[in-house]
Amino acid sequence: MGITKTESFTTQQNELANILKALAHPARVAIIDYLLTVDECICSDIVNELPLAQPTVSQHLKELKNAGIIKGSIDGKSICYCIDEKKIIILREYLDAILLSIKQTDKICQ
Amino acid sequence: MGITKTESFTTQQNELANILKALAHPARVAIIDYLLTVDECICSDIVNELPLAQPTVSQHLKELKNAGIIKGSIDGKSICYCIDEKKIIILREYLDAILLSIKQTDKICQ
DNA sequence: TTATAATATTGCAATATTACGATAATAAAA
DNA sequence: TTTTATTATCGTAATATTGCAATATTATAA
Repeated sequence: MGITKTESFTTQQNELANILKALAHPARVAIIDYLLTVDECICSDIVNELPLAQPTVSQHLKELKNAGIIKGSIDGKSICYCIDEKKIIILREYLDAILLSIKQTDKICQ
Repeated sequence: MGITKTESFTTQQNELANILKALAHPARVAIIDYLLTVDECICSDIVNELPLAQPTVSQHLKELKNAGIIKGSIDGKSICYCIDEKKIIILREYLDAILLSIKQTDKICQ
């Protein structure tokens, strides 16, 4: 019926999928990339940087924030966003576990 | 208009988003998890393992395969799927780069 | 050849995502 | 208070995703 069967999967599987989904858009990858290039916790010249309208950028930022990948703090009339590494670490640990598990079993499939 | 502006982003950003998108569903995370628990390159008792209909599982497998995250080889009348680590490694390297970059600049934003 | 088993594809309904114009909300500056 | 700058929200159109029944395909087995 088009609705993800969230209840059929484990909490961990859903959490990982949420983190992955938040990052799974080129605009959001671009936002992360941009946040890494600026020395200071820059606000939204992200809008100037990306070829997207302000509401679109705002929506992408909201999704990243909801997923806990970035955090924002109010700074005068602008908002200072930066990456929150916790979820990135969770994701990296998952990938590490996958790679370790593959190494150990060393499948020959194909 | 609802269509992702792929051409507005770099090849790398789009590639990363594609890998992330392929993994960004609890059913597909569950498939990966299952593939890791079976010693051999198991085929599709994935259908028996997951609470999803066979066509749905088949579609998820197709997406994982298209993204290069799993590979499948024909084995009689069944198909043997297993994880292809290349894309996982690309993803981990990206996360490493993010974490390294955060460490270096050490932002105070918050 | 005719089952049978394992996967894939098609078609469709339900829902989610993406993008943006218009507009609202918030807060400093004049 | 009025302006201005920054960000968020609403509404909506276009498109994508999810899930499955029905059916097709493929390949072994009988």
